[in-house]
Amino acid sequence: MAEKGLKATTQRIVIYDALMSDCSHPTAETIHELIKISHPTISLATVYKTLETFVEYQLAQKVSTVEGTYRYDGKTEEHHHIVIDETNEIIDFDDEQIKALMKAHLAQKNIENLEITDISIQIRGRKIDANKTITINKF
Amino acid sequence: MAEKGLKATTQRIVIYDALMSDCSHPTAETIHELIKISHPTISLATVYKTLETFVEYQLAQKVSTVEGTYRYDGKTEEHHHIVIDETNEIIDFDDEQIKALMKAHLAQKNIENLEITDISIQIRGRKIDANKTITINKF
DNA sequence: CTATATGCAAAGTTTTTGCAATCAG
DNA sequence: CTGATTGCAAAAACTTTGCATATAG
Repeated sequence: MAEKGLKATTQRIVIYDALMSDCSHPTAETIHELIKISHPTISLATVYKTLETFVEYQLAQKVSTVEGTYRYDGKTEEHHHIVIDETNEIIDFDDEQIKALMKAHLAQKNIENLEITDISIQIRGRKIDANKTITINKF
Repeated sequence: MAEKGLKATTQRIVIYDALMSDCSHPTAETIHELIKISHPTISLATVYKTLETFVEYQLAQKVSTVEGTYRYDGKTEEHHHIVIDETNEIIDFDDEQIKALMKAHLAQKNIENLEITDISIQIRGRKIDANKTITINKF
């Protein structure tokens, strides 16, 4: 579990589980709400601290959106995000090819003095049918 | 100037000019600092309100980064951002081809129920030589 | 045991709001 | 004139911190 040199405290396990099972890229506040039912004594400060610890130890990622709050993502594998315009809902978008495609494209651009560490794609869009979910079909 | 149905107040003009002449994607606070010298009476609240108005009227864009604050961008044309790891400095990256490239790629993915409204690429990286600037050479 | 992590409450930041006064059209 | 905009100060929202207590290894 959290054996990356991190003490496996109840709080960390609970927060980790909550983060992993919530695909909606929750905020610290949201996670606190989620776990409050089963663990009412875990403080919001601990949630903040713990999430930052996870980011530091690469157990989670911080996602930035054009809202005012930090969001966290339990997926550490390479993936991108689709953000829905009206709701700011975030949907994961796995695509291993994008990065290579972009790197190849950028290589042609000769950008001087920059070593690229990460490329991320944010797709914004709206649901055509607001009631249906968005499905990404691999093939 | 701000003839999009917006009253051209001194405050708006000053804030607009500050935003356009600052390529560093300033925060509201930064803009307030910038204009304080010449217009000490413009309040921070007005800067916040005005920038939001600009976004609403598409005279500016909000940029999201993994910092805690909003940043604004005076460029409304299509462009992408390079964020420098250590400093969170933001550099504009014009590239008209990326969007088409991505759209073509995404079209193959048949994503159901999504109408894409915007695609933006964020490149993270570090400066190879911290003292030199990053240059993007077109050819 | 001991160093690390937690909980609390307090403080720090950043952003928004209500409202009277002001100003552009 | 009149409705939109501003400035102020107060509030809200979000995040961090210090320190005493608790706990995993």
